[in-house]
Amino acid sequence: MYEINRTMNSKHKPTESELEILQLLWSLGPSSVRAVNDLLNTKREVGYTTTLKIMQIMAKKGLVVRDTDSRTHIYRSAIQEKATKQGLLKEFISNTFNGSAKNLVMQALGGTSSSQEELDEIKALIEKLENQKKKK
Amino acid sequence: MYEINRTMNSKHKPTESELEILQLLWSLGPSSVRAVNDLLNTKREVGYTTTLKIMQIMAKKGLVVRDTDSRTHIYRSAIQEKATKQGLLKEFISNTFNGSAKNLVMQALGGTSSSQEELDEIKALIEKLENQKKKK
DNA sequence: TCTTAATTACGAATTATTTCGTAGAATAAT
DNA sequence: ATTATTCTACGAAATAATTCGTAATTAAGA
Repeated sequence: MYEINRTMNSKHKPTESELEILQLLWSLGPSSVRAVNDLLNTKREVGYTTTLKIMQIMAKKGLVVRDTDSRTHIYRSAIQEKATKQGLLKEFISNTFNGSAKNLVMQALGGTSSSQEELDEIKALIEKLENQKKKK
Repeated sequence: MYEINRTMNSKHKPTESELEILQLLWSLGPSSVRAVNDLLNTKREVGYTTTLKIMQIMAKKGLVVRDTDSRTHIYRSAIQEKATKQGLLKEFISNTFNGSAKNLVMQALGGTSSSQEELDEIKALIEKLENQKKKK
């Protein structure tokens, strides 16, 4: 049996707890509530039924989909990691940095210490973007 | 008369509404509730007493400080724009990008369109960071 | 089999945030 | 001087998010 994906309009922005669970599902792949809860508990204490409840809510919202064939239901993310993060990022930039991605990037680079390798990756991306601009 | 700044431990992270108001105070400077509410209402509808209440709560939390000399109280931010944004950014990176500033930056650059001038600014900052590294 | 453990469903308490109405005081307008 | 407007204070409703307890069911273990 399969429970279907309801309307996943971008209307349903994940809450903090939901995002925490999504991150785990993205890295673990399809998982039981037990597996998610165990992993959560390596970071902070959360009751099993709390995690269960949140995942049930997420299913209703369409953030996850679950396989109910066996007694132990298996959940997986129903939304794309990259697109979701992009959406959250856009909102964050809008709320916190006046909509300016540049300001965010400057603050992020200035405020945290990145390795030379990371800086190189970023430089490479910038070059790529510049080349795209030229072509246009 | 002056109301004093209580403990502004970083314990009090501003909520979304509070951040919205802080942004206005940072750009307007010290302002009355009326001024803040008027500006808020150019974006979305908010009742006057709603804004008042939130600003009163912010004062209690120590996010703003107010001058109550005249009947119309004047509020100003009690926390630094840059440090506050840095804190929010750090938390966001931790929640959404696994703590990796690089991932955030890559996503921000890739997902939004920056002008050549903006890219130049970012490149300049990276260079500066690289020079600092060399000196060390 | 029979007892124990694990799981889902679900209601409800708790906590946080936002929103607004009303009262009372101060000021401004007529 | 009287009325109307503007402001603060404050309680409380509305909404959202989190947390947990309990009951019912299924599966596993003795």
